[in-house]
Order: sequence, then C-alpha cells, then structure tokens
Amino acid sequence: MHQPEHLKSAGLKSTLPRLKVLDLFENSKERHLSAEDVYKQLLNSGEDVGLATVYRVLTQFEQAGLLVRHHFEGGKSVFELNQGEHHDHIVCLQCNHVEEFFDTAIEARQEKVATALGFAIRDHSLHIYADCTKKKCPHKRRKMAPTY
Amino acid sequence: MHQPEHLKSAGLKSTLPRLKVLDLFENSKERHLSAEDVYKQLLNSGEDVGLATVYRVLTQFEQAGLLVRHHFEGGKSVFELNQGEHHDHIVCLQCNHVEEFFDTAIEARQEKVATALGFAIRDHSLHIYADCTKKKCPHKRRKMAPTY
DNA sequence: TGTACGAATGATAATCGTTCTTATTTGCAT
DNA sequence: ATGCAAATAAGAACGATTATCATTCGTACA
Repeated sequence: MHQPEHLKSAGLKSTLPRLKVLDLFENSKERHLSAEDVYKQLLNSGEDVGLATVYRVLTQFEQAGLLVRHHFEGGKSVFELNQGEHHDHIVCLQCNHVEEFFDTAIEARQEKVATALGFAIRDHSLHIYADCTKKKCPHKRRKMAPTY
Repeated sequence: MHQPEHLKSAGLKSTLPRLKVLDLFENSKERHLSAEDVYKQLLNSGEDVGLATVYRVLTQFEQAGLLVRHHFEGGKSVFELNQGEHHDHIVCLQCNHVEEFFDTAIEARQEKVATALGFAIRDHSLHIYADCTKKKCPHKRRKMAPTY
C-alpha cells in the first residue's frame, strides 16, 4: 500500500478518511463513484466518516490530480481515478454503466474547430448517451440510485 | 406572432406565462438562458410570473421539443430554442459566452465509436471549455451570474 | 356570451446535492 | 510526550429545482 506517499506528494496529510477514500477508488468494482456512493460504501465498511468530509476529500483529490470529476446528466458529480490518459464516456441508458473510450480523430477535430473559432482548449467533456444494441443489456442493472 | 400555434401543436394551452417565455427566447439577445435568467428578465419586463412556473414551463417546452436543455459546468440548466440542427458548444472561460459549432467528422466518429462498442446513440453532449486566443476577449464580460 | 370544469398558476414548503461553520480531534514535527 | 496547525464530524446553510395546494385562468360547450 503506497497510498500515503500519494497523499504526501500531493501535499496532503495522511489521514484515515483520505486513505479510505483513495483505497475505495483503487479497489472498488465501479470506477465511477459519486460522493454519496463513496459515503455509503464507507459506512457499509464500518468506517465512521462524515459526508462533509467525503465532499472535502473528493474536491482535494481532484485539485491534487488524483481524481477526475465528471458532470453527467442527473445533477451529481461523479469521480474516477486519474490514471493519466484522458478519455471520453459513453453512458448506457439502460443500466447507467459507464464505458470509456478515446478517439484520436475526435480529439484532433476538436483542436481544429477550437483553433478555427479563436479558442485555446483548456478542457472538454464528451458524453454519449446510448442504448445497448444487444438484446439483453449485458451491464448489470442497478437497483440503487445510478452511479454512472 | 404565430406562437399560439406552436403551443397548440405541442398540446399546450396558450397561456400568458408560456407565451412570454417563448417570446423571450425568440427575441432575447442571448440564445442561452437559465431559469433564473428567464425569471429575472420577465420580472424586469413587468410580467408577474412565479419562479415555479418558469421552471415548469421550461421543462414542458423541453419535452415538447421547443427548447433544448444543456448542462454546462456550474450546476444550473441552460435552455435554448430548438431550431432543428444539432450543434455542440464551446464555452469561453473568460466571459462564459457560448459559441456553437457543428463538425461532421466528430459526429461521424461518434457513431463509429458507439457502434464499435455495441451502442446506439440516443443523445450526446460535447462541451469545450476554452480561452480566447485574442489578447482582449471580444465577448462582453458579464457582471452578473454567468448565463453561458 | 356566460358558465363550468379541468388545467395552469403563484406562493411557499420541501428536496437534493453540496458547501459552510464550529467545536472537537488528529497527525506529526519538535 | 506535547503542542499546534490542520483535519474532522455534525449539522446548519445554501442554491437550484421540484412538489404541494389553494386560487385563477382558458376554453369547450350551452
């Protein structure tokens, strides 16, 4: 477990809540978690964290570059581990599962378009909302609130 | 003024608040308005509408296909007239002005990617957040809350 | 042209995700 | 060990949005 170094190098004290949150993202089945998701999972694991702390920690991790924040439809922020390579998202409308993809052509065209309009891209988000074409959606249907 | 027909054909009674909101979108300088924007502008015009009504009407118009809703960063929904042709958005980080664009290559690649992953696209949103490359941002700086 | 009835409205309470406040606890350098 | 700044938990506060409900309005029909 090399997490304490992650935190230190990010200029953050190595505290229990922070370690737990980081651990959750590194070991959870779902890559994409909302604050509420993180909070509930920690409570279920017997941890005693406050919701406010979860929000604070997630924001700090985002600023430290450990996590990436996404705004899918539905009003709540969703976070995932920052593993360097940028990617876009396709959200299954049946089960809310998130698939990641990266397309060089799309990225390149975005640069071209922005340049043509006189802008320098700082960030972008491309979300595709789609239906599975398979007869039975292979993604496990979620009973709880969508996690994205 | 052919608005009453718009409403009728959408299965909506032609009421004063609805006419006023539609009129605002058709005549406002800004294409992109939030619920709060609409509410304030109507109040400034001397109309006596309730905020709840504005939210209700905007949602109905979205469902009727008269308006399109966008979720830019910042937590609030922004609406614009639905004029048929889909387009994506580039948001100026200096002034929050929204520029629209459409790129066939990007659209095509999205289809390709989705198909390859076994999805049928139902909707998508591409938001580019960028800085103006001109020395002075040509877009009027907003003093009020961002309208996008 | 009036009228009745259901739909639409405005005021306000409630909800949801998130942030702020504050008293208390914790990490860690000394 | 000890002190102090930083971090925490609990809950209040917040902004955007939705729900509730009594009142008003639009319109089909007499």
